[in-house]
Amino acid sequence: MRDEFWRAVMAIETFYPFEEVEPRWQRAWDEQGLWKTPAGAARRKYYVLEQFPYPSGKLHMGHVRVYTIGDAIARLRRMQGYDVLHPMGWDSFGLPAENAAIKNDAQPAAWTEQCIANMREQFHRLGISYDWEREISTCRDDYYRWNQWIFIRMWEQGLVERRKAAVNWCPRCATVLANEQVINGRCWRHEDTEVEIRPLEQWFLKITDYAEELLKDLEEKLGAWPNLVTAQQRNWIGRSEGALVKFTVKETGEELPVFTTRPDTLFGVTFMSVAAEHPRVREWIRGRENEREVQAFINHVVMEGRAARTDEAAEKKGIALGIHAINPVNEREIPIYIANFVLMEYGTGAVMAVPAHDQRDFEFARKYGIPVEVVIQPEGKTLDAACMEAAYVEPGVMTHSAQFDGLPSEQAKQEITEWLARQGKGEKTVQYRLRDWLISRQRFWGTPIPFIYCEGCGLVPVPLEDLPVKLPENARFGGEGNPLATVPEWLEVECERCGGKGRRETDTMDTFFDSSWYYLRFTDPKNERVPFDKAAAESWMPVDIYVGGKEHAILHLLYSRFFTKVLRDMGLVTLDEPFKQLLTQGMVLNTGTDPRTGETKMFKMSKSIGNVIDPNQLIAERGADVARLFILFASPPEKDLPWSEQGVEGMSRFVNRIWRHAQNHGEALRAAGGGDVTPGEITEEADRALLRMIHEATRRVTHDVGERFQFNTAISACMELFNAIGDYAPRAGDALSARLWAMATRRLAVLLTPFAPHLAEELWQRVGGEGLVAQQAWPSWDEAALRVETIEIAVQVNGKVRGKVRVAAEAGEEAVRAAALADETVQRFIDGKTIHKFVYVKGKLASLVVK
RNA sequence: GCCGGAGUGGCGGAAUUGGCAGACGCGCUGGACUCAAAAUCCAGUGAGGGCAACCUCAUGAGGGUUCGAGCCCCUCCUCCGGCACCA
Repeated sequence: MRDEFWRAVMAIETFYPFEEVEPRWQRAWDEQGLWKTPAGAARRKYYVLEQFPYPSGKLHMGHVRVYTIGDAIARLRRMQGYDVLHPMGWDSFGLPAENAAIKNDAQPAAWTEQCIANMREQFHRLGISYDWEREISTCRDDYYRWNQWIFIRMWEQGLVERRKAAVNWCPRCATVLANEQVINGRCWRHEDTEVEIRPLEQWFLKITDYAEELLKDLEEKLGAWPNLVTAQQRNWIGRSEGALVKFTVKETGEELPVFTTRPDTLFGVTFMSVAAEHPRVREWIRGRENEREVQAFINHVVMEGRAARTDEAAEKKGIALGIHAINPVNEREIPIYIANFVLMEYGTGAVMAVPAHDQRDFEFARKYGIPVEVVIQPEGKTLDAACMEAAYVEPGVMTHSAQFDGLPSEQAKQEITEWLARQGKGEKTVQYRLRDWLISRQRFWGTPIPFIYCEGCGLVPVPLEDLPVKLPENARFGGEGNPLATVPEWLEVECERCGGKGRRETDTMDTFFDSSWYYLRFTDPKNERVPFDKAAAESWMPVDIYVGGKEHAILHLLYSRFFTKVLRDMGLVTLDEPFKQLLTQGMVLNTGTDPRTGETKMFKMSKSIGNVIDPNQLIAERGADVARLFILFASPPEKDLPWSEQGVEGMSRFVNRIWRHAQNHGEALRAAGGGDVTPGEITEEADRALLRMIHEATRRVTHDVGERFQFNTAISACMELFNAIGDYAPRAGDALSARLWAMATRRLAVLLTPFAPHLAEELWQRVGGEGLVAQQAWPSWDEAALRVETIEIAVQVNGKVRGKVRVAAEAGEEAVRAAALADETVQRFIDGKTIHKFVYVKGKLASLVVK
């Protein structure tokens, strides 16, 4: 009993009671409405946004990392006097809710709302400063009605197309996927599931209309984005310049255009290859003796599937069709083949083949005994087609190319293209790899596509004033097909136009549609008239800093850029790019053992490896501030974060030490009174050093967080300040000394606020700070306090540091030189030598060159 | 193959962008307190040499520019991420 009592006393004294402290300050912030978005328009604005989560019901460490980063920035900016918009919401449509509904025989809406409530509570426990009055959730009809509104407006602008195409189908998701959602031929959500290609009629958004601008603005407007992301987008858009060349099919006389980036090799074309899916093939082989054989080959290629066909080392296979194309530059007849590597989706689905100067064509030609003809010679060498072992793909000098002989090939590209254009046999064109965004999904839990199939008038958009088309609340899950089709009273409607019988579209939108404009909705989240008010959007946009994972480098970030441009062209906003600066944080890793390979090392936290740390447990055991501090301190935000139990432990120690300082000295510090010490008041060297540390830490935290987003070094600066406070011995009876000590402690509280907001409040209060530390103005630093009277200068002799001299801070070059030459160690190295050169870098070092 | 990163102590990482490499933290070693342990506090901690003042080596490898290079240039190696038969 007695032991327990003392243990309890010890615990109170020694350990920071975060369980009591943290909720108390969270309540204080809430009660005072500290995170409400200011309405004023005159001051500087700052929009901090973190990618909103799918509400799985549970935060994981990756979430904690992004949201802590965003919160640190938001808190700093508020204290710096910005009007800060820092909202949060839920990307709440999507498959997990639907799967849960199937499993539990429930409705996805209720399940989702429960998850949201859980997660909101966890955000709260972390002390993240969101304005919850602006919360949005994409699965609520006050949000998704605007998806439908935007979709119909896009339709009116000709940006929506319903068309039949060979599309990606994930059998596990039981829905089609966008191109961007297929990774190496597999579903982005199901690594082990190969995507099938199915010819289906689907809804597309014409993102390709914006390909050029999306590419151009990467260079011109997104300088503050990581290279990694802009490079990936550039790659994905895949612009290539070339020429469209009109070949003719000899047997039918029809025109057969090809796209090539190498018009300079046009005289070396020895065959043509077309895609197995090429629409003309069936016609060409009809009735020919090889019809069956070719058809069998086509079936074989198509059956192989996209993944196998586009695999790196897949064998090049083809079959001659027995018909011919005529080369427009020299009227030569060349055989047409089907080749398995030719894709129907790129270019025209037909390729002019130049084996001498294209590696694929080379391999293909060698395999099928097709001639190889050199038309470009490398500088100073002569290629012999008969003994070539690989295609020559570099530039060179034109040969066997009629009037173009002798030209450099780069120049010939131009001239041949121009010649073709004059002859009406071709033109300059640009091709993109980017394809239109397939946006329809055969799923229930998404935004219904607001269209009606009328027996009389065909496809009819739902009138804007009839929106939203709400999801029914009584769909049956678990059966075949889309649950939307199980609700007849929802499905069957009267056509607005003719009053005839109509049926609703049962496809819903890709959830990436929802997240493509949510950042705009946050600027005006409750608007019932339009998606967002233009003035509201303009007052907050662009997002000043967007924090999120790089896994969305292409998907979400490309779609959002596209939407911004579309909404701009509709006149809803005047803005070219939504996200001014992008901060892509790394993954959270922990040691674990791969159950498959038996390998033990750092892995991304995952259930299958069993190395997950649960944030709830961490917060319960150590408190939110320790979690926040450790995450920010362990590595810079864009790098992966290796979890370390000992690192967390160390951070707990830091927090406890601060707490003990407040406990042990709180009374003395409060008694010392407020009022900052100015450099002019200082007489003691120790005081000057502490004051310098105060200002130095202020400068570093301001710079590291505010400009570099390097939280690890900012926290280091706080630790150094605290170490200095600990080393400082206030002189008994010396008021200035006491005041300085108190100032240092209060400053520490202020500087810690962005990272450890609860601890900072507690410290602030205990050392007699007034009001809430979260509401303090961010301090500036005084250059005068940073100044020192004497400085140590390193003296180099022939590039090596040989001595150190102490000189007055303002000492001129001559004085430093004299001091340097007088140094004993330096003298040893210059003795008997002549000084050739003397360099003085002010305040840093002196360098002597001797011989 | 192409594009983008990164290689610094036993570990995570610093280095104000060409100026004293290793801040801060973890770990480790020694000491204080304790009957003891934990916690806490103090000191030390890149490697090698020296009693010491000091010296030598050291930022993936090799060259270069410079009074001076972790940082700039060239060649190469390794690792991570993305794209990959795109005509």
